Amino acid sequence: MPQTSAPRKTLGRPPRISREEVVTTARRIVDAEGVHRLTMRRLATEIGSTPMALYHHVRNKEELLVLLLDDYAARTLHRPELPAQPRERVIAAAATIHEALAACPWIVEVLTADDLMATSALWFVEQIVDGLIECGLPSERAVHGYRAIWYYTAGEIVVRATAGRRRTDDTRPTYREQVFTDLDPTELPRLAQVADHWSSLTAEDTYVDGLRALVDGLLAPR
Amino acid sequence: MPQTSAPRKTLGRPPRISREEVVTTARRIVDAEGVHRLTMRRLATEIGSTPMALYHHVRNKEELLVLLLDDYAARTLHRPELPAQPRERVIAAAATIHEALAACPWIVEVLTADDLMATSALWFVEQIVDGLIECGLPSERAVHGYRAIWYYTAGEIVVRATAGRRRTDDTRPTYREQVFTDLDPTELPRLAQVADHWSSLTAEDTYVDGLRALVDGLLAPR
DNA sequence: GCTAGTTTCCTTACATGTACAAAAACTTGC
DNA sequence: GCAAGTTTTTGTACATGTAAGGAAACTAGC
Repeated sequence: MPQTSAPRKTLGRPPRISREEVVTTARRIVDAEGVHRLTMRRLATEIGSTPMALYHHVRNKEELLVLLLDDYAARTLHRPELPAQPRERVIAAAATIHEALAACPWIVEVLTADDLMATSALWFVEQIVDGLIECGLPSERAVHGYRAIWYYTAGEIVVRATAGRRRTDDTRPTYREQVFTDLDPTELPRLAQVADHWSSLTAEDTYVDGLRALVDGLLAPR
Repeated sequence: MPQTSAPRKTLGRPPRISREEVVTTARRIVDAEGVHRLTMRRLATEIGSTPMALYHHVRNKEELLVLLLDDYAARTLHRPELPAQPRERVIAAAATIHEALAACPWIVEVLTADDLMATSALWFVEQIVDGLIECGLPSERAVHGYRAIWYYTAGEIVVRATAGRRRTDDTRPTYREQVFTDLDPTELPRLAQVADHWSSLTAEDTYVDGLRALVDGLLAPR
């Protein structure tokens, strides 16, 4: 008995699993036990298949993670009320994306995508580009501005997340930390001056401040 | 016969390899054949030892890469003449770091460090923090400013590099690319408007423009 | 029904990072 | 010289992503 009552039209062996099923199951594993528990084998047995079968629905694990990111975005990235003033709209849109991504630690391994091209995130990109244009930028500079915002945003998340991961992995001080403790005040006076507060200063969340500065700078007359 | 003529003072079995030797050999492999050829086994045989012996001199492969990055920085990051004007000095220092890192594609896997704390790079950090302070920022805001610059810089390199890698890996279009080709112009008018030029626009190198905007914004009166 | 073609799936195999435990090569105190 | 302690090295073992090739389950044409 065929899968459906209607006669099949597609050629070849009928699939027993779908890309959607793969992504959904992967999501369940990640949500329940964290991304480090998501292995291709685990996913395969969970889905009642074999590891290599997955590779017919997903190019590789990295693509699977990208799909998970899009899935996550589609579920959690709801369009908020944005300010009418275009500059504030740019900032609010970027901050919303940032907030959603920052709340989702496993994203880091994917964030290095060249853009946030999930369909559900495109609306935010639109808002940012549109806001920049309404503020007077020509469209090419608006696109460049969006990219700068994206670099800044992705960089912030990736840097913070991996720094945190390195810290929890091991308690021994990195030699980098050591480097910072014995500074030569005559050679590097400013750093020596702030050395004591460095770690607390870098622990602060200043994403929005930096974002605001960047947008201000992008919009300032040349 | 002991290693040196002088009597040894250290306890335990004398080491046959050193961290320095590990890093140097790793560098040779990376320089000659690329980072993807650097495996712990390969490195071990090259050095005349066993894989697990390396782990007494290096915490794991990630730390080895960090060490490679510092080594690279120490060799190639020479202090240039910087402009006297503090704002331009900030930009020049950041651009110099960026240039060095961008020329070194394998760096990507490490860049997610929370800072660029190589001893040889600290001078650049000093220049940036000092420039921001000389422009009138209080020291805490200068540190935050440096971090924003670092986020932006690291993000740019990581995003660009992985985007490039994905592209060369496979010729098939990503589904992300597909997403961008069929846009609804009524829903996302700005994106539809620039869709044709998107890839060429994002291919342009606008790092310094964005950096300048960010610094301008950081220094603008609140 | 039979053959060819197509798509999906499974089996096997390999390279890699690294955990774990034991052995090896030392120093120190007796 | 010997026992205890310390550090480095080695051998073995496992989990992981995924390449390669073939088997399985279909449709289309005869």
